[in-house]
Amino acid sequence: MNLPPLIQAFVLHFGEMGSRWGINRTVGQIYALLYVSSEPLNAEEIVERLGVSRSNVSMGLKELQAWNLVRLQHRPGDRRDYFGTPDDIWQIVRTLVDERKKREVDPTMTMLREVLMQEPASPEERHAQARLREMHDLFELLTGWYADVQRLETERLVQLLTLGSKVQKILDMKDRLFVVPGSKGRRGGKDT
Amino acid sequence: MNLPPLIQAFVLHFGEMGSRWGINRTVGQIYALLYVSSEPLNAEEIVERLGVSRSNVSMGLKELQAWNLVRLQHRPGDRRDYFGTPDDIWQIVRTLVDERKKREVDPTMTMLREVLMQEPASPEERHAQARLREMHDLFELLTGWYADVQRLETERLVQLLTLGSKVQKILDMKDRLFVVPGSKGRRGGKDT
DNA sequence: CCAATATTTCAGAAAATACTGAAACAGGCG
DNA sequence: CGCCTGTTTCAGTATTTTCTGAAATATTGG
Repeated sequence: MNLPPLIQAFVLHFGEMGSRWGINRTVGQIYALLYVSSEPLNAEEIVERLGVSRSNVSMGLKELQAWNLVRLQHRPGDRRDYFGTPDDIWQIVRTLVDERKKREVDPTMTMLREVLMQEPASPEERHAQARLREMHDLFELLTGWYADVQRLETERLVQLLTLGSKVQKILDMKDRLFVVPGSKGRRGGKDT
Repeated sequence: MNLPPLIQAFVLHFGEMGSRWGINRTVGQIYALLYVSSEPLNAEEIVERLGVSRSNVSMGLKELQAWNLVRLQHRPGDRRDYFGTPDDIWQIVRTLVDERKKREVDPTMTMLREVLMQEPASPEERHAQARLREMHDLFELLTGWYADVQRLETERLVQLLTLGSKVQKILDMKDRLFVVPGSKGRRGGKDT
């Protein structure tokens, strides 16, 4: 591996973390390297810097392309592919979450729905279904929230995240303002 | 594997998903099984139902205990350990996120801070640091939000998630009500 | 303390995953 | 076309991870 120490530390750590999240080490390292590079890199440059085989880099890049995480560029008079990451880190996060949802959450929801359709053949299965229903509803809530939030412009999203649970206080305030005192507070209904 | 079809489908899927998230298949299967079981199970029962070795189950359970994801119980006149999951699925999610944060996010933040302290020895390193700063700030924002939200009671959290980006509309409304018209809208400052 | 039962540890086997070099493939250009 | 440059594929190898059975280590009741 042939990198300035600071960059190497990051690349190694990121590769390590990747493998804890089911992403192969080399893929993690390639992405870390692209992320910190000021210029897009071609495959050969990645090989030199990481010290892995050409074919390994090729497969890693293919994987990253399948995840929509890299931008491919070309230089005039050079027919090699140059790879970079989106400039906006939020874009990276959004893509990452989208793809993971598509690959893991959506199939899980499908499986849960199928299993919930079946007629339970025993009290044991009945109980299991109740549990799976809870999981299904939780996933639905989370993915619904995510779909909603994903549509926000980044600036607004950052505002929301910065507020954190303080939003709660504002909601309370809204309730106090608009709900008849003494009636049960209601939230989540149709607003506009 | 010796399970009712409905439960087996779930257990297999969950084991598969686990391995995509860096959790070993057997551990995923054990947890899925405990999750849908109405009664806590002892190690031997897990062995029978999943058809894996006793020692594998022992290691899996140890792992799950290290993650704080299982509840250990005892039956009177029986000195075997019985394992179950928390009844509240939200509790499971909270624990899961907490532990992953502790194991993966926190060390990453430490690494990022260390690397950001170093003096860049080249323009290349300077650029890398700027990128790492972006990542650091993003992680800080997300973990700050999470810490905030983690403190909410589940009921309130569900309210918030149900609202999704509609919160945004309420914030706008608040701005219109409380900010002098014509001035620049401000958000995220100290409220209350 | 001993016997009986339950659990954990651990070295080696098995399986899964990642990595490599060589060969095949692609496409642009004279 | 035929060559050059660059990319991908793939079978075999290496590495890592998971799993097992046997032995070691608790723990409890008598």
